[in-house]
Amino acid sequence: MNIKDIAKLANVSIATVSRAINGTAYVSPKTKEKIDKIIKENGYKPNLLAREFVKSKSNTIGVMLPRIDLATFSLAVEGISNFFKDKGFSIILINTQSNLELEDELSYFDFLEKKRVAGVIYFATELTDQHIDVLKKVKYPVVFLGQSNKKLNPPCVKYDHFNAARSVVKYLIENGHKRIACLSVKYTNYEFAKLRKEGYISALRENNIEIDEEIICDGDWEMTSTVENVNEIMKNSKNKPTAFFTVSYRKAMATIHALTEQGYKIPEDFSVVGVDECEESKYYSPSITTACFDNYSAGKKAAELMLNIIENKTVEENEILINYKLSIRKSVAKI
Amino acid sequence: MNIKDIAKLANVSIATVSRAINGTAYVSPKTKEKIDKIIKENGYKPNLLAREFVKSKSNTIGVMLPRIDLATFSLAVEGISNFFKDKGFSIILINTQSNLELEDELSYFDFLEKKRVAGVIYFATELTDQHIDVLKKVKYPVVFLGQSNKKLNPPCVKYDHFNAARSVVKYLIENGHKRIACLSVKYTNYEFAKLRKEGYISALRENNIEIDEEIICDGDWEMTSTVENVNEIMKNSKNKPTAFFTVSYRKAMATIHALTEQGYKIPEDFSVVGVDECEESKYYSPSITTACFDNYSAGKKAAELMLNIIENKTVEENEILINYKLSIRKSVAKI
DNA sequence: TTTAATCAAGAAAACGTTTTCACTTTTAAA
DNA sequence: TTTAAAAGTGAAAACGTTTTCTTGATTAAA
Repeated sequence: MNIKDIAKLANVSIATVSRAINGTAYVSPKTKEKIDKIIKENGYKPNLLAREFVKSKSNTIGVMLPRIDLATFSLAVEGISNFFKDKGFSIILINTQSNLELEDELSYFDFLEKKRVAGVIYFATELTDQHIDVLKKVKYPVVFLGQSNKKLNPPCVKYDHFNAARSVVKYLIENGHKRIACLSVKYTNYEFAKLRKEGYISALRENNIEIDEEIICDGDWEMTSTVENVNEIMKNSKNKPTAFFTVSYRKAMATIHALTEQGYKIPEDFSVVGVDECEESKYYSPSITTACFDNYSAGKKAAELMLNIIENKTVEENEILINYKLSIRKSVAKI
Repeated sequence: MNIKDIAKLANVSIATVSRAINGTAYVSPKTKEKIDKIIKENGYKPNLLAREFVKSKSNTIGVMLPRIDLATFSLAVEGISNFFKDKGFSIILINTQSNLELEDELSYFDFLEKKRVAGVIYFATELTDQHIDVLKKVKYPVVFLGQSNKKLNPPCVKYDHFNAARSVVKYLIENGHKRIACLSVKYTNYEFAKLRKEGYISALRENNIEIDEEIICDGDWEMTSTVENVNEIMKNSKNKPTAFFTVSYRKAMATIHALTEQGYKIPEDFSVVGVDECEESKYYSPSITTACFDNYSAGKKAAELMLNIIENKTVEENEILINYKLSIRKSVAKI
């Protein structure tokens, strides 16, 4: 059952059927009605593959991210997909799984081009020069989510990592803490972690607090290793911290977990804060004080930006900054 | 730049170029080499839209679920997308957002048919008769994930909700608990919750423990309301529970949170268990004892099943059961 | 009225592939 | 050597739409 069959049944040309379906040109009400009826009766479903082919665009948005099973990413995807829901776009999900070979990740950009996607929302993590080369040549618009890139200067939605971290560390300081450990991450291409750590350092500097490598640990993103990192700091530091700043919500949880396992009470014995959050960090015990981002609306804004670009609207602002919000909860005590 | 241009440059017919690209028929090594070179030099990218159109199939798998921002779903998607990664399929994500009007959800099935997807992995939640009518008529294979359906008897990957719940409640009983509250969910079409609650009831019955509605609450899935539910039980029940069984990992967290807020210590004052888990429940304080499922491999198995069906291999087992694993952690105390 | 604009509809081209059919050349078997 | 099979290639059809170019009919303006 295709458009030809419908045309035959309705005694009109396929052009008319097409126009009736798409409303792209004048079709008399009578004819339209007749066609609609026949379409309904026969359960005709236009072949989107054919339509996309002839129009040479797929009304598909590629969403590329390292993995979907972390709240930061899945919330953003939720925002993206909800935005596009009633706009006639569908989203194709590309899970690059950060640990993949570089070449593999790059080949996805090719793949998406072959698919003639309308655009790609890219949750970049480690951007190499090769990435940049490929991204320069790509035929579809790319909206960066999470971080920007100076060489590329792409349209992007980025987070105010620096000030988020700075503010939550300042909050610790306001509560009397001077000895603040830092659980960060060793990947320096990862703007996420780098800027957050810089925020921590800045807050200490502003308050004339010594930066002590003894209580700073650059690990990885995982909770298991974070637990180990915390234990090491607790074991090895001569001068123990009174508070822990962590670079992510998962690290914050792992830190509280590690300390609780050792028999400490949070926040009575140690204060712990993080950056970013997930729903679970609100319902942790204790609930976790954090400088958080609205990942859902970050995704939504990236989607909006994408649509504006696709539709060639003048894009007033090419770069959208997501502000942090300091969520004061119960993992910090005055000292 | 299309296949015609390449053919011209290589002085061969487009048919030969096509065959060289796809390896679908004999092409002399010499010609192939020449064509490959020209393709590379000109950065030619075959138009997948055209290819999919002419073959009338899209090598796309639809993944339909209520929302992506819950670990249960996002882990499954991770499993699905990792499985298909090197199989030449891409996945299109449909977020039905459970609260959507029914009609909207059903229209997605239509949409996916128009898109000529190779198949759909469907994380069903509330299956109405209308759903079943639509699913009967659909032109692509559907693999159910999470729950099956008796009227449809589709290929599916389902969880052993009943025994998971039963075993974790039995574990409470073995630890001396007799007065066990139940935090469940009121949606009876939702096999997830219904079977888990039945597991709870069965465990109590087997041990001749009275089922007391006073400490059973059918709420919704949200953490906020769960906190309220716990508070109500604590306030209204004459005979207080010593332990809480909850129907999900989020409810377990919310329960511990609520009780801790009231000044109780877990597990010293109350024991709490759940069904299913996310990474965070391992690193909660205390870490949460639960009967959990491997959602990642559930997704992967659904994807495998899908591929088997698509490739018309004989499918030995149409129905795959995901077993629970009792993860004993620290949220339960002997009494 | 005449004229121009608008409405309505059809014929046919175009989109970029894959695939069928046909044909020639090469290779292997008899 | 003859014959059959396999290797290698091209021409052209096919896929199901949208869209361009027509043409004719109707309506509105002059």
